[in-house]
Amino acid sequence: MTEQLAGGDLSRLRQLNALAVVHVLRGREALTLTELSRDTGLSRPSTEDVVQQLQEQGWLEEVQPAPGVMGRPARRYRFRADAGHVLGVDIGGHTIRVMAADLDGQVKHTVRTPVAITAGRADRLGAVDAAVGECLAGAGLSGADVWATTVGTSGLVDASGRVVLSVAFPEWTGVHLAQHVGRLVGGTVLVENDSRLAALAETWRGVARYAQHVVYLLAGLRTGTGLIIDGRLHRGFAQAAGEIGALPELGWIRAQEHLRGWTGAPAGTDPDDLAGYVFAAARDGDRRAVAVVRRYARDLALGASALVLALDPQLVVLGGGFSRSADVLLEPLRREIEKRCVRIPEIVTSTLGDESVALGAVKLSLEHLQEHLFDARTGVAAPVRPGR
Amino acid sequence: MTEQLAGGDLSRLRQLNALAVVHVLRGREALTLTELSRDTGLSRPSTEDVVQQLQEQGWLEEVQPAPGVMGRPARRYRFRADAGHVLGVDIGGHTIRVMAADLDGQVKHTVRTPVAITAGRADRLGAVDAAVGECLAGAGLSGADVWATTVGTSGLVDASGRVVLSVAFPEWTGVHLAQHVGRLVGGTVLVENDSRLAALAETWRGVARYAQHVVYLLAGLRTGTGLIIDGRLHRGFAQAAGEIGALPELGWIRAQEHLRGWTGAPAGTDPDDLAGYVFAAARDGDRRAVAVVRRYARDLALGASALVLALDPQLVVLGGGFSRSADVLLEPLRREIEKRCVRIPEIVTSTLGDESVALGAVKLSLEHLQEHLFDARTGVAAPVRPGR
DNA sequence: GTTACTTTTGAAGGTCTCCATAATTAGTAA
DNA sequence: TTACTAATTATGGAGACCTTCAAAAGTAAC
Repeated sequence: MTEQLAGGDLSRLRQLNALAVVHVLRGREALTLTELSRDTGLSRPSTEDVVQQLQEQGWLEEVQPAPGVMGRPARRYRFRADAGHVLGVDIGGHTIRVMAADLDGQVKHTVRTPVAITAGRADRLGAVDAAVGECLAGAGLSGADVWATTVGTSGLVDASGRVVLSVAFPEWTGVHLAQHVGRLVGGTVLVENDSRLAALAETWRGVARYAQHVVYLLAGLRTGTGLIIDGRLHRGFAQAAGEIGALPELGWIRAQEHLRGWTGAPAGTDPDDLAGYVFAAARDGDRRAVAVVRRYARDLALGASALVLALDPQLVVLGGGFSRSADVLLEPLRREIEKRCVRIPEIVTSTLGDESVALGAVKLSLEHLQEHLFDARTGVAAPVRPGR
Repeated sequence: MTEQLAGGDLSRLRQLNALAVVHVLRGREALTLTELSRDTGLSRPSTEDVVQQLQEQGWLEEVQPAPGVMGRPARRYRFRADAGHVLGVDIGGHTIRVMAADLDGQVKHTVRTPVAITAGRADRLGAVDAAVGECLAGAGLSGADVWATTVGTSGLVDASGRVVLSVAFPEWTGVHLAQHVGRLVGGTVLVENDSRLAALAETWRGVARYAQHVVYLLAGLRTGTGLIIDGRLHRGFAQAAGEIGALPELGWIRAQEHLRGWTGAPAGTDPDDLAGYVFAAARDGDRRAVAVVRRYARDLALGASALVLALDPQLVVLGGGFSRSADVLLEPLRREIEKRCVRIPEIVTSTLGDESVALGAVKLSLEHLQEHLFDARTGVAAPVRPGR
């Protein structure tokens, strides 16, 4: 059933038209009233009315008229993307990354802080606090200027923003991230699984930009997924969607072991770093390494095929740390998926690299604002930080 | 990104308010203007205006005022659900079923025609024609009174309404069902996979009524799925979603064989009827039969677990022919799913029986009309059969 | 049977938002 | 300085909504 509009009085019409103007103007250069009138379908006088109101509210700003044109110079207006800001936080194993962006999604400042993989709960949270503070300062913002924040972390997260289960970092289980980060910034704080955020980033600014149905594979020391269905992030009923790796028959549990068994690396190499040596050897044509990669790809493809068969996505995106070795990994993966699936989706490599989680966090923050600030039900209010 | 409203002039406001009135009135008893005014949030005079317009258009009808109340008797209006009708067609292996329903989804007439499992393409299509004709006649309708029709069939169907691939009936592949049925009725003809329609029916009038995420299992001579995600039927990019049975590792291919191997049935029993004997024997406590059912449940649970882990539904619905034996099948299935999944959804049995596909077809027809007739973008026009 | 009470109906007046059209203004180009 | 161009400003009108109040049509009480 489609979401039903509530109807309403005349002020509602103004709301809708204001929304139309904002929608046309967002993410674009400044426009004249005539252009706005054309793009919104409103008459010129009405457009002027709406624009004036939005300007008084603080959403729009007049900019210098464009010189050198025939006729009377037209006033131009732009959306004040800097009326509010959002934060995206990526809490990874080795790195904490914080991005500040304006309402158009323009990233204003990025902070990248290394953190020991062995760091405990308190140290890691302390590093997050420091990185957030540094990013705010770098962007010239205070915590009160932030309208929404999303935190990405590995593991299962509940709706309240608490880490319910973290396999990679047992000490992480139970951390109430929303509450913790909420001490530092205003507005809502969302917490989301990192694979999902990476998937979201790919649909926003990555290779999946025009796809409505996407399976994102996080291939790295952990294997994870993010599912985009109907253009929206799919979380499931209890935020547990995408955990297909838990099924032993689908190979993701043993996939790593193929790489771990590699003996061609210098003695004393951290098991976590072995993968790089395997991919490098395969790239150089080492037949044993190629075979190992093939076995890894086969197991990765098992789970991926299950997702592809279940969801029939337009696109499969290979991301995560191993996607840097897509030159040797993508082809075997593609072949194995093609063997098993009824309809073969495109299979491509992520281009966003290790910024994808933070970018996805920014995007999720923006989507949250979009729903609460520029929604057809509520219309647009004056630009102030929305409540929690 | 939320679908953006276009804004517009005052007539648009009237559209929205008319829509609000229709929305309040649909599927309910007749209401007075005062009640409508309260439920829509409109003022009394405006409500009266809107109602009068809708009445002139033919959407609303005045009914006798309710007697015996204090004060001046209020006029009452009801939605004219009989302004248009939809059809739901289920083309099964043994049975063709056609339902005619009004705009409220009230089923007006049902026709059930047996057809030989061996019937060829022409015979089967002929039986469909006859059943549709009979159903129309029984409901007192002509083909021109039908505003939308949905046809359910096994196999993969493309967007134009052609059967792309039918494993169960090879002769069925290539049939252009939308075109064929379109000769008999007006309005749009949709064609959809039967498992998906059964799933839709469960969310409409079955056990999944209040769930947004549902995995429907069609367990019978074939094994299939229908996925409801975010309250909507999930088809995938190329209508190929839910084909998880194609992955050998997930057991659905071999699941049937456990039942086929049963030797406790009378000699000469059709292999297709064996299942009933197995379930009956298990019900009577036959230990070999119980073991066979357990093995079948285990393989069914493999594919089901993959779907549950991938999507994290609120609910798993067991439907299809074997759901009649849920008393012996459901518990083993539940146990096997619980072994494998991170979060366990409710697992329940379908209650709609063999009407589910036709009911789902009716529902899909209604949803199609909902989008085209009562949409926030288009508003409500006078009640006439929409074009193709 | 009349009167009082209750609730709906119908009408009037006002406000808001939109539109179309015409007159005015501020630039560029000759 | 004059012509041209295109945006701005002003005016009048229509549609849809609201609030308020008197009239109408019933039931309940006497």
